[in-house]
Amino acid sequence: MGPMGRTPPHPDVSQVDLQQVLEALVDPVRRSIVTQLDAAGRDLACGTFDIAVSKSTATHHFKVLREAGLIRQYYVGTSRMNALRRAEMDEAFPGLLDALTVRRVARL
Amino acid sequence: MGPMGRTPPHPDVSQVDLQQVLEALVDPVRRSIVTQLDAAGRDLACGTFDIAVSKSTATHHFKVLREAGLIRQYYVGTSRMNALRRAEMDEAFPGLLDALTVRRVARL
DNA sequence: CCACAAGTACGATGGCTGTCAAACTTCGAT
DNA sequence: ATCGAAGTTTGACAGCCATCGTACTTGTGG
Repeated sequence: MGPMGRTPPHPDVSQVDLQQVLEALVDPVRRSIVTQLDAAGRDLACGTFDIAVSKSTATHHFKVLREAGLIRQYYVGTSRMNALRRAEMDEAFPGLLDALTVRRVARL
Repeated sequence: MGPMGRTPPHPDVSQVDLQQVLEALVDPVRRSIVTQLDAAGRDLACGTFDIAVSKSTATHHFKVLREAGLIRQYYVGTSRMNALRRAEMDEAFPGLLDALTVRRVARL
């Protein structure tokens, strides 16, 4: 197979609808992933997130986020990096991530 | 029983968290109800909404919205009126309803 | 009083989905 | 060439929830 064998498919933001984005963000674990990415301000490997689920479950959550157009994934060695597609999401769904990324009060 | 026997309980916005609001708004039928209320700009009876579910299912959806603090319900005769709690929601979750109520204009 | 209209309450059900363990793959380092 | 680290894949399972029909309640108008 070619060198792109491990690069997963990413949807164009225009192919994603609000329903799919909301279904992705309604899960607390996934919303936490997005929040951590946003707070970090840089790409993060799957294993570096603070989430209380098994690895296989984490894989599932990252997949849902990727298919909803919220993150972009790419490999660096054995690590899978995750990038928040902030600008694209902001353009497609203005204000949504702003309203959901908990810049909110001290604690939720 | 007293005259308030048919008045359902309404939570204070401070008692509702983002998770509950999102769970309410992730359902297309419920989001449509909120959108229709927002577009109408006035209170609407349950039966006047354009939703493709049975009456009992509709009752369920209105209950979820009410318990999430999104709408206020009161009786007028046999009709149950629904009011969008826009201002309170905007204060508790700034930008959220703006991002979800499909005012979605064709941006170029 | 009676019939109807508007909702509510109550199961029952079917599908979806978040969860995990186990086995596997891929890459880097020893 | 081997071992471990990092994720993926698969299959199974449990709990939730949107849905419906039926029966019931409440108010209004004739």
